[in-house]
Amino acid sequence: MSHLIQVVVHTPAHSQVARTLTYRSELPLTAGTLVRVPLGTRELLGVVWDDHTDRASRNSDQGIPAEKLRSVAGSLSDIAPLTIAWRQLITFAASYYQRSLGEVALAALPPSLRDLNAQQLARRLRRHAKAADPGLPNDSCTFNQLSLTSEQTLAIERFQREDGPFLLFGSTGSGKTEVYLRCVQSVLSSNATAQAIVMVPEINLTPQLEARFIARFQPLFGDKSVVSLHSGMTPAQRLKSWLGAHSGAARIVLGTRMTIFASLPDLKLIIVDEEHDPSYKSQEGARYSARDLAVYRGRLEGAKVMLGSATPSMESWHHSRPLDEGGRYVRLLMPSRIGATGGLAITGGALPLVRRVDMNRQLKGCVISPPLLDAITQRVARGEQSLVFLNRRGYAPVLHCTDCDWKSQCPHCSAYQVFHKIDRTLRCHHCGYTERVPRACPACGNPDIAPMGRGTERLEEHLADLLASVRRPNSVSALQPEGEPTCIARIDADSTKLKGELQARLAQVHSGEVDVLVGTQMIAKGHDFRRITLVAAINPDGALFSSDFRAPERLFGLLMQAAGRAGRDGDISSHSEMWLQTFHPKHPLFAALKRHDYPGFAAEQLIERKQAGMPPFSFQALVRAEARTQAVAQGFLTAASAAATEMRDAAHLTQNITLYPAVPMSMQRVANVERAQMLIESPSRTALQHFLTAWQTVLHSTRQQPVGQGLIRWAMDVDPLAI
DNA sequence: AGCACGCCGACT
DNA sequence: GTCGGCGTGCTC
Repeated sequence: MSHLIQVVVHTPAHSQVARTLTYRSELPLTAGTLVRVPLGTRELLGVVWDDHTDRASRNSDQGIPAEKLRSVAGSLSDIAPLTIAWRQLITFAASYYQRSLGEVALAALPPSLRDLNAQQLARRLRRHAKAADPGLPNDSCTFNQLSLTSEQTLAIERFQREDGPFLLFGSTGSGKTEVYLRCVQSVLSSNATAQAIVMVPEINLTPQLEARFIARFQPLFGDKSVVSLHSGMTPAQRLKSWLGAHSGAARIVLGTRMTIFASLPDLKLIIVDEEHDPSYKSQEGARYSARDLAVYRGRLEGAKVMLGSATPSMESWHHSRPLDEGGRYVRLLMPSRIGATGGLAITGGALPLVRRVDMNRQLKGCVISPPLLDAITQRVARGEQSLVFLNRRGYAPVLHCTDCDWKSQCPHCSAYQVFHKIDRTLRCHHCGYTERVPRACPACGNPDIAPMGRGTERLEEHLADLLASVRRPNSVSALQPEGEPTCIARIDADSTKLKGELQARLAQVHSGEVDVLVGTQMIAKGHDFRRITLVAAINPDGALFSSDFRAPERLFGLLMQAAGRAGRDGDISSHSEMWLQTFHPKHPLFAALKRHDYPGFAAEQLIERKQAGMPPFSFQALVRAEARTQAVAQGFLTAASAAATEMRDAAHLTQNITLYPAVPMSMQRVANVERAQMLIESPSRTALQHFLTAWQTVLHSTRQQPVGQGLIRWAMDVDPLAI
């Protein structure tokens, strides 16, 4: 007598094997059990799924006679079955983001479980079990709890009193991390098995967060109590952390967006730091939003959820409007910067003064305006640090022939190749195609080809030029009568490619060795710089008139975050400045920034969004198609769009749904592939969901038809961030 | 998604 | 004469 069980495996969202597959098993396996099953010639990891065979309509083994079903090859009985809550989270995510169950479920498990064969895995698990003696709290170490500001105290009290979800709206430097620590502490102390997830947007930010959580919680809960999960870890480390979380040994799981899918048997709190950050939205595979899933998972498992930001997403800000206006989140306010010196927590650290330089009044082609240069020079002379931003890496975005107008167009993409002077290359930042810089114009032979525009490399060079004669005060070790030359460093994706290079550069800044730091937005995020008193955005105008309706929101967040890098120590915050070089000094975005007025900015944005019927007042999905030619990509989308009206129950399903025409993507061609997209919009999230689910079938069948010939791939993006 | 099977070009 | 390109087709 054998049992029939339902199993999900890593199979794509269509074909005949998208749903659960039926296997035979000698033993009755409970849902959530990890199993190895044969599929074709392979043996795959699968998860036993809930049995819906009593619902005849969902029977996935229809048509396959029972004697032809294959048997499970074995179960991973050392690992406890995944909980019903975890399976529900996966089920929801798969259906909401229009992917197969198996794809989402298997992507959520550590890769070693999938890739290792039975013996290798057994060995790993044994080793882990041996090491899994309960790490004892070493209460010898006592930490001195910093005193809290009244704002922090109020936020924590409200967190303890209410259910949430919470939006912690706190300025940079208002002490959000301390609030997270206390909230975690309060939830974990009142329940001996309770667990918490703490998410950050980027891998780079996990080490410093991890250090703070370890310092605070290992003494309380033992040395196995804090684990991390992110894609930078080795498969073995990830397995170890995952098992720690899954077994309940780890009380706190820190990590990037993937952490939202970790298995935690007693999850009681989820914290999403910098919740507005676009990194929480996955951009490949199942395009999920870890922040949105956090809110869903919290409700599902009865865990509290706290989103934190100084510049929340319009979505979260809107959801946290007052209750009587329909708000669903509890807004916790921490507007003041901590002016702490010597560990004394008082509010009153000043936010930097924002200064706008009207570039219309500067000389044409001017890069660093004289007043800004003067301000930087003064800082160097005083031994203070400056941070200069430019969102463009490389030396110059284009190389240009002054004679015949040739430009360094990438042969494979609709983009220019960027000039990198350091290694004399032209590089396409979209497909990676790299060439040596030509000696003369490839089109007309003119030797006079010139860089156009500027990137961080050129800015670094330019600043070195401008500051060549400026001296910084002597350090103790090197005595020179006139002071030392200015030290300029650059941090961007190019200068930090090698492992550990970023940490090394940051250490250089922290030690005070660097006077001026040039970089892209990667230096705006999270890193605590103590002695910086000037932050300058060289050319922030690009996003003001962008076709992307979220561009202003992103720019405001970025500049606010950048401004927050300045003067984090109370004693220097009083003369910290944020400089903006702009051709639109009167723009309301900059005016709001000058007032440090996020609520004012958000209110304006939300009015515009409401009038235009854009998120959060409508819901969107995007279908992207790729093909050798634009005509094929668009043709596929257009045909699928037309076929939507022929669906069963189409009249009902397309009610409240707007299908926009297929258009080329803004980055139309990448690596010789033409890309097109189509926007679907609805004022109702449910209506959009129902439509997408039904339409999915249409898209698949359209691909099988003549119009689908030549299509390379297509993908659905629900709640897309960029359009 | 993998991985097989299957039919046409440049290498030992 | 083989190795290998990636075009269909199948997997409980």
